[in-house]
Amino acid sequence: MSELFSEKLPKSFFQQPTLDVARGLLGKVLTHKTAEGSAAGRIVEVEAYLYCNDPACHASRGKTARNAAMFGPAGTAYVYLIYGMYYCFNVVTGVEGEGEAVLVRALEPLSGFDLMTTRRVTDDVRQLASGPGKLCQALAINRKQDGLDLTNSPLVLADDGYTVDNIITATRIGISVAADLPLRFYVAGNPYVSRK
DNA sequence: TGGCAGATTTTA
DNA sequence: AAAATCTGCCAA
Repeated sequence: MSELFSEKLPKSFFQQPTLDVARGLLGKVLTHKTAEGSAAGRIVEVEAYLYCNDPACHASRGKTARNAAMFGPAGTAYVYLIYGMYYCFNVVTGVEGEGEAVLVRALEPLSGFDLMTTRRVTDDVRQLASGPGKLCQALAINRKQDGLDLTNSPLVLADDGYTVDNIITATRIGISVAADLPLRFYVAGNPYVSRK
């Protein structure tokens, strides 16, 4: 239905200032097409990681093998392994070489429920993608997707016409430095957000 | 319901 | 040793 009018987000979307991309990604649809099939969800929670005065940003300590994708052009995927167990999916934003990004923290499942429940080993829709590690499991995102061009790959972001009316701004989760910065954004009242 | 340990890679 | 996490187990 509305998917008929779904449009892939263009390069120019990602080239906006990072905070605009972060808020703009709320309500957009993330789809991953694999050999097993396709799974998709609507983005309901994100966090911004900035170039200036943000020691929590992985790029702030320079380029390494892990975070190299962050220094690529806006619209690149940055996927890293956290705590030796889970993956986190980011969209690279800002000026190429500076290393800003938006962490996608939660999705409202839209399609590919069978795939997602199998990958997540749960039938609870609320548990499928309501966290950064969970959504990577549900969509089968891992280091193989690191560095992909999100405007030209099986991992796509699209606008299906859905609009978000109320965005809550909060502090980021799971960090101990720059923990007071208001760089987390989520859809008010959405049950798939990782935390209120 | 809330707190904590465990899993395990990357980096400092 | 701590990290942009999640889960299961334990005690109240």
